[in-house]
Amino acid sequence: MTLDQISRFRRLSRAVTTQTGALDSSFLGLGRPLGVARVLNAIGQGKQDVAELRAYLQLDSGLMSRLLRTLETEGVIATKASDLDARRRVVCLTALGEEEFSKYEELSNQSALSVLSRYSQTEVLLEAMDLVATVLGRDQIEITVADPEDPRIQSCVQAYYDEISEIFGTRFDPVLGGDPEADAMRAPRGVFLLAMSDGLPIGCCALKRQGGALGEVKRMWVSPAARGLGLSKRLMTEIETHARQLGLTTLQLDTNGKLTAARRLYESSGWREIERYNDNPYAEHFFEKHLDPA
Amino acid sequence: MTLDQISRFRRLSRAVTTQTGALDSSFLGLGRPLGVARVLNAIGQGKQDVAELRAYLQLDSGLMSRLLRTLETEGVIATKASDLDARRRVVCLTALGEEEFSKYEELSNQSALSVLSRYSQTEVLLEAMDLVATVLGRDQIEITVADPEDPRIQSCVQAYYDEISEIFGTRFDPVLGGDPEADAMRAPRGVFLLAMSDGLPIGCCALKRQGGALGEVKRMWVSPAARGLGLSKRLMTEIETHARQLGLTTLQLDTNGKLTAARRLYESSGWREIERYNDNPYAEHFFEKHLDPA
DNA sequence: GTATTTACCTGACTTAAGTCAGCTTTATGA
DNA sequence: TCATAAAGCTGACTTAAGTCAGGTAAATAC
Repeated sequence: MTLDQISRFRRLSRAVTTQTGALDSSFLGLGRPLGVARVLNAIGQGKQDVAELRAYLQLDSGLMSRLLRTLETEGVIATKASDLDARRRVVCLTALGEEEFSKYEELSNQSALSVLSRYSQTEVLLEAMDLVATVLGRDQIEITVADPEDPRIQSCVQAYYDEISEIFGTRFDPVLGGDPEADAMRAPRGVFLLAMSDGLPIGCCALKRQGGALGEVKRMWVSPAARGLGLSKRLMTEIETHARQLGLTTLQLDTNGKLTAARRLYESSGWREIERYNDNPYAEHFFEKHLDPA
Repeated sequence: MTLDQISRFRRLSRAVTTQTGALDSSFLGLGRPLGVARVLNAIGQGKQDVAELRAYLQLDSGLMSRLLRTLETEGVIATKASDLDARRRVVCLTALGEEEFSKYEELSNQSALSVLSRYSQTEVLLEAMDLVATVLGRDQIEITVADPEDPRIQSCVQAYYDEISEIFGTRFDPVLGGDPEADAMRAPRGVFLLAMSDGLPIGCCALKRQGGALGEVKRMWVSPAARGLGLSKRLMTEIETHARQLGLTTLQLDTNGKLTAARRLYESSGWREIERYNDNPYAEHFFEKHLDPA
């Protein structure tokens, strides 16, 4: 390779600024200055609180106020005082505003499609984009508690099954693998953690109480796009915090010899290998960790 | 996957605009407004002609003039009338300008490094970035004639050898594969084409005269980052043009059964399979194409 | 040689964006 | 209860960016 790493990185910046610079200026096509358009779009994307908007767009309080006034007199947004704190204001789109917002959405979609459509290996490209976006947005990764039946959790779990099936060469059967029923992985019996990076589900991890002070960690999965960012470690740490809150003192988990990265993680974070404790045919290694009560 | 293709694409735009927006505003740290800084950087990157600068930065003639005046009074650039056309002006950095420019370079490198350094699978990330940048900059791909010993050609050829070695599971031996010596692939006996995308070598293709009006196509390679963009077809078309200019009427090439994409390309673009014409142990299929003289 | 075009420059202007001090209203803590 | 802080608004300002109509000098066309 004749280009060094930094040059390759900066090559991406150039490509995207050229491209998204065009995207930004396409926003001018609807007659609003960019600042006003940005505010309208942020509101359309669900930001409601004025303070939240200001932080997100990094705008001065006075400027923000004026931009909101512009949109208000145009009739695309409506503001009212917050119920909880009458000093704060909440903003929402009017019917007209929804309409205007959808025009911007359409523009963005068009420009995305125009790039995607002229490239034949779409999935390869999208996976590369997922990876780049996730690494760049690394600081925005959010871990939250979600319901086991949340579609975002489901998509992670499905990806987990697919991956295991691929590694083992046979269809992974979740029942054989000891799939805990959903109830076991939501409060009060357990918890299911979901990691999101700007709308994309990139990882999950579940905890179920086994009885008494014993818990089991299940469904630990991190998307290929998010590997190498220390996400599994973060998920593990959070799961342990939840375990302590549930009053658990011992955690167990099983894993396979082929998942070497996972095993290294467990070994380096206080888990020790123990005897087989279940009859999961996919598992070859069993680990245990004692938790200090909070 | 809960996100559709367009959302995944737009996720990248957001990530990079946030990131490179930060990059842009980091340029403000040196005290110059962004417009002036952009002009300085474009000059540092080798743009010399005022008209070229204006087209590249998409600036109005008057505004451009004023920005240049600002930089000139600051002492970082010098302008003079062009030797060929005294109406035109050429710009260059002064010693002070070089110094200032290198500060911006340093800033860009720092911000690139700060992202790269906190991610463990650097090569995977860079390959994803190569792909994304190449697809976005698809319209900027340039095919030029290069010397067989040009380091950019060498890096392509090395990648070609590595890939073939991987596919065949053994070390590919270029001598067994009938590597034509460099002289055979430069004028007047042949040609070596190089495809570049914003500084990154992404493909090559060589032509050597076999004697009389017979030529052979060798070293056709396209980087994984550029597959699916129709680059191999473009390379093939250009090689045929060069072949005609060299007075060749028949082209031959050999390929392996494992390179199915290559074979499909040949079959769909006027090549027909022929008998083995050499003793290259890596080759299993042989093709020929007759050219209509120009 | 003269008319036209081209490349760049200058001055006068508009708009967008951002800053800052001070204001009102509401919440909060001693 | 009263001082203080917080959230948002308004007015006055600055700077950056961009537009446009001329203007000059050089090149090119007729």
